[in-house]
Amino acid sequence: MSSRVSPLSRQFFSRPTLTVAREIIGKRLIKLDPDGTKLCGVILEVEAYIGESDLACHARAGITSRTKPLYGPPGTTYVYFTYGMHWMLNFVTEREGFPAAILLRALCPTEGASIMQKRRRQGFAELTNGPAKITQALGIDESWNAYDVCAPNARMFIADDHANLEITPCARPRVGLGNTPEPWRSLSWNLVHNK
DNA sequence: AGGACGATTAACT
DNA sequence: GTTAATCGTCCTG
Repeated sequence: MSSRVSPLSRQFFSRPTLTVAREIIGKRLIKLDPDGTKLCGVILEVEAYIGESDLACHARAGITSRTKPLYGPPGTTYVYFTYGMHWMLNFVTEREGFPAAILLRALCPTEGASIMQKRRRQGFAELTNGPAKITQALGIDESWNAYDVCAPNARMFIADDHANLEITPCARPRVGLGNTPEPWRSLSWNLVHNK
């Protein structure tokens, strides 16, 4: 019998958002679909959104029907719709009641790339190198909102199987915040796996 | 009730 | 570098 890789713990997500963001780089996102297909990719780029005081964070408007998952337990997904056509995937961090999350911005596909390619109709390099490309390639939409990725039998989770000690992500300002006031616009809360 | 805008992407010039 | 696509959310009145 093959044993299932265990999901990253809720404790992992419960720490400060920038710590979670740094340490999740290089780990594998796994999605198991009902038909048995397995999609997997190494996380290469994430972005932090931290609290109601962060004017780039959706929680700046407080708790609403949209932002409710941000206030949920760490390890909850926050999947939202934007630009009238794109889905974005986040993982909630810090303590329940404090709205913070990391946005997935880039992956390197390691399993199921052919399935992703059918959905995206692009070459390998362009398959998951953007936040909305990831959700399209993995088939993630509102039905994955407020999903618990720490549940023992979760169908989507981060694999707890890479020590990740040698990776020092590179930090830059977050992407796409053209209208966000300073200082939030320029905070280096985007983390990229260097190399 | 109406309008601006968005944690984007692909397809242009 | 610029722009259309496309619609839910939030802010204004």
